[in-house]
Amino acid sequence: MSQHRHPGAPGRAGAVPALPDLPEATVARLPEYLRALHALADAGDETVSSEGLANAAGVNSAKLRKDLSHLGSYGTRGVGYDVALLIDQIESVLGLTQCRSVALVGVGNLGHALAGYDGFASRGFRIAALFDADPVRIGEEINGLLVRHIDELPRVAADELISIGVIATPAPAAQSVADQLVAVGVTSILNFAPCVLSVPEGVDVRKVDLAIELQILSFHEHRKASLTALPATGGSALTALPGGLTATDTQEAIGT
Amino acid sequence: MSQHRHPGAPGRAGAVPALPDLPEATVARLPEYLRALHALADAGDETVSSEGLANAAGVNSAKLRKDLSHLGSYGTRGVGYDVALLIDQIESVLGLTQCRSVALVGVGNLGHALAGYDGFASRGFRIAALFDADPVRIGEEINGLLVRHIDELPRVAADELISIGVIATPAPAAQSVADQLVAVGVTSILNFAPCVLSVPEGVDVRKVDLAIELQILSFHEHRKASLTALPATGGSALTALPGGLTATDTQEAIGT
DNA sequence: CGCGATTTGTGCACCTGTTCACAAGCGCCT
DNA sequence: AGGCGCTTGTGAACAGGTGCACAAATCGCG
Repeated sequence: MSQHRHPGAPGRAGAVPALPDLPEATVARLPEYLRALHALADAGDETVSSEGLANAAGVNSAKLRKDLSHLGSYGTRGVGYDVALLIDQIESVLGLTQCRSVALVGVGNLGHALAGYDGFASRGFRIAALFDADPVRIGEEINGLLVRHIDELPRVAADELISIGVIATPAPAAQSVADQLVAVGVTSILNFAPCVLSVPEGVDVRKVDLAIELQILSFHEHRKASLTALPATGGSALTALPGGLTATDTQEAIGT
Repeated sequence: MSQHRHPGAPGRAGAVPALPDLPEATVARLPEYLRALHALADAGDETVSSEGLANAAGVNSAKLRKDLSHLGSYGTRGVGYDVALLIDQIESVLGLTQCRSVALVGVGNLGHALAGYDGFASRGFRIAALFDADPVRIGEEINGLLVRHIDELPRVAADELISIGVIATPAPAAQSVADQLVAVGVTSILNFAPCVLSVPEGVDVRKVDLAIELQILSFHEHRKASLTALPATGGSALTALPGGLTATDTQEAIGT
């Protein structure tokens, strides 16, 4: 295509690289590249080839190059990508240059673990506040953070800008919590409750459902089991036996 | 198409419905349908239209119909789908008719929460064993389950068939754990560690990375902020005012 | 018994994303 | 300086998934 950087693009200041609306699939992979790049930087590498980075991130090298090309990235032919520069680029595109505040609602089993998860802080996210509806949990302190009642959400949100809301409540409470988050201006929600949230346009919801992941794996187990069962019993027409075990193609299914 | 149920399909016992290798995207949605169906069943509904089920599952009705048609499902034109029958069909396809055993490795922050998560049991998964490498944690009992040392994995695996391995260790330990799981015959892994696992062909890996989800949301926040900033002020970049809320089109991005 | 309302199943066109293959660009070595 | 090997960036074919729109099928009712 040809939408690179319109030389006279409609007046944007030089700093911000003009968000050329990346493909969603690319956006989903950028964090993985970022993680791999940090690992390379820690190892002392200054440049990396698309092949090398692709391996570290678990993707195809052509895909990686296309992804990076989408954000107008600057690699050097014959050499590769500058690790530090690429880290800056990706962090800038992902909006990680500022530390984003997260409000976590629901301090039950899972929420408790999330509150204590250090992977958030290390990636530039700060848990700004914890909420719950259960009076028993109010006042509890987790990882140096006080658990507040959900009704205090508006007051806390007024104090500091909340970038992202995380819902870790039981399913029946999730929709109500989502509504309250939206009401105080949150436009990005990460939902761990096993239910569908309905939110107004302009609000992004990502869902993580642990049981669903297991069920998808269960399907593949089931399929593999019946595939290996058939050739044994001397099956006929269908399923031309692919030789041995290395049969099918579904190797590493990272993803979704 | 026409791959419905080959009447004289190769000698499989009548029970198993012959796995017509569904599209991966369909498989990923089936658990969501299943959850919605259970909710409907609990509410006493006996039939449901594609429109109704699609709403409950948060998808397009045409997509839902196509998904269900892939598994040769029996709806009734003019009426809808039989809820109970559909539940059976989907559970059968997903291989949920048998209770699957899960081995959970890594009883840290997150692993502890997973061990106590009741959403697994309620969907037909049984946590069969807990493992860790930290001597301090060995012997601890969580939710009625003993934490064993990872070296005991082979012995436990010999005792009972493990369908799925869940890795909730720190990243540096994950690859080694994956290798050990594969060594005892596990062919499906759910990985919570923020790293890429390399596994032999035939082993399925699904990855859940909480920080990545936040980073994807961060991107959308960033994009929304710069979009609302541009029309409003001609001026400098960051710190958007909320201004118009109903902005863009990326509504519900249930993802991946 | 036949008709109309309703809902499924699906052919088809579109679109997003993936992969291949190769030209263009860069640095290094001679 | 010039050529050579390496790596990026990308055009183009391909694959997979989505959504529309409609024919086919079924039920209920007059």
